[in-house]
Amino acid sequence: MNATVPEGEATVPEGYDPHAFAPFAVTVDLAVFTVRDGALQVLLVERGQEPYAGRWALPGGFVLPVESAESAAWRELAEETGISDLSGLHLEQLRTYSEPDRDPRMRVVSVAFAALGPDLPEPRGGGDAARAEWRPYGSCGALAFDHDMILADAHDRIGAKLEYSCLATSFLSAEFTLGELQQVYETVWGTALDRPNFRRKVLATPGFVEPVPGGARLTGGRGKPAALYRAGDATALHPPLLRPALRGARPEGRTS
Amino acid sequence: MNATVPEGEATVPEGYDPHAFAPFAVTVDLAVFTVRDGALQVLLVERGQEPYAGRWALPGGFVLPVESAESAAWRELAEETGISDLSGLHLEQLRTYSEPDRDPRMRVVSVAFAALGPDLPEPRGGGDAARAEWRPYGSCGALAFDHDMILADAHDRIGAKLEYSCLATSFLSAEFTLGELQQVYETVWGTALDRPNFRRKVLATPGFVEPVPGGARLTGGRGKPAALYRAGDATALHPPLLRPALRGARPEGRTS
DNA sequence: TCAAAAGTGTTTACTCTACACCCATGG
DNA sequence: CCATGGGTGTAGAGTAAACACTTTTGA
Repeated sequence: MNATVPEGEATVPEGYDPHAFAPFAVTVDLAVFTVRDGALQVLLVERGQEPYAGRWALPGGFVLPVESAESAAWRELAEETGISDLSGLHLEQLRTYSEPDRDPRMRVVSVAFAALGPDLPEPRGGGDAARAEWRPYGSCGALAFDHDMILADAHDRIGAKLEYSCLATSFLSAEFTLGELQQVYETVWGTALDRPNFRRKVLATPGFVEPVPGGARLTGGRGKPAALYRAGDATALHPPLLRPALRGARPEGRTS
Repeated sequence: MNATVPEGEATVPEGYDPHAFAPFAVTVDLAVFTVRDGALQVLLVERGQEPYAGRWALPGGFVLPVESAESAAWRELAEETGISDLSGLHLEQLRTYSEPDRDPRMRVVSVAFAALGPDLPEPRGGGDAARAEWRPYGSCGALAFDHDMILADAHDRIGAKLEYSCLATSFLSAEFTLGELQQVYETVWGTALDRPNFRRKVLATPGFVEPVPGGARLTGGRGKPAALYRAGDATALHPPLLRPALRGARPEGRTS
């Protein structure tokens, strides 16, 4: 980084006083997804101040001087959702948005993250004046700043990662049925999958899921009780679980 | 982002004077790859100043107040390589590195990029005092700052993207043979591929490559003259071209 | 006894792999 | 005429899609 700045040029000078030449604020923005009521939902907050007062936005906040962007993301996530135990949650860096005019007030560079969690509770508002809510993905157009783009990028990334990683289990609680796992795929991708083939594929991938010992089953549903599984220790999916509709034409994500 | 900072908490205050609360410098770091002499090479610069004086580092520099990280990356790329025509070059954001202590002098957040180009000329040093050179990947351990990690992440990403994108043509000049394309895969992945099968796979993917009109062939080699191809208009590869060695066990990249 | 959801089996088509083989050129 | 790299053909294994079918529960 940094000290490779050409010395002979009139760029930013090398120095040790940050306030003299660092007109950047660094923030994190979070696209937090969950599956509730069979729909993909996103955590949004309502802005209480200008600019974009009254508009929905992604949760986020400033990176503090002593923490990394990752730490800031985890901290904000805890604050915004009000959940103390974030252990089952998946958080990953998406990309950084740095257009000079993305915030009308000042130069803000934002590191965006995508997060996934099992059916999370109603957010408690995080001490923030404005509301925080789960909103169905797709029903929340015209977000503040460039958050529409961030949210779309995050959705692209999640959908793509379901194909070749075991990420889907992050949407579910510790024990789940294969039907629930299939619903995650169908919800995120917006396509129907063949149940027998889905089942075979998942079970054929070592380490994707493992049966709960004792042959536990989920009772209470309308049909035959389903066997319960946990997430295995695998992280990647080989071969990948490709989206049926996309065979032959996958759209290129902005980030990846 | 940003304005979702909880008002009641003692975090960074909301305000309009950047210098009052933005102790961040933002830089870009570039992992520039090329294939020369049948080997994967990386552009490195030698640092002339402390810290890490005399050590090799990735090229990069400060993001200026009026430009995005992407613009800064393109600008630095032009400066460091000394090439005026960067049109055939591929540049993509990798991820952002923001550990508080990654630069001993001050708080520096760096947006890392991966770049690929056809056999590029010797760098001219870019007006920088220190040297700039192509170095074989793998023979350049112990870089300055966290650049070892950035370089490894970039290599992981490139290797993974070759599987499911048409990225490989970015390593080649406008017209190339299928043998050269195969060499790119073999060089980056470090594995041998079956020529007949590679050929079929590439030609079976619509838009990956298209023959140069007129049936042009590359003469001068030792064997049969090879047909010339150009990059097509496709951007994704379906189905993917999987690494032979990895079937069944793909390591998880840090970023993706 | 019917609907709904879980779970199994089977057929067919396709794709991938490995390897054998021919072609054109330079030395 | 032989080494070298380009290019084609093909048999068998493996994989995936489609769909018929059985099982077990709640209403």
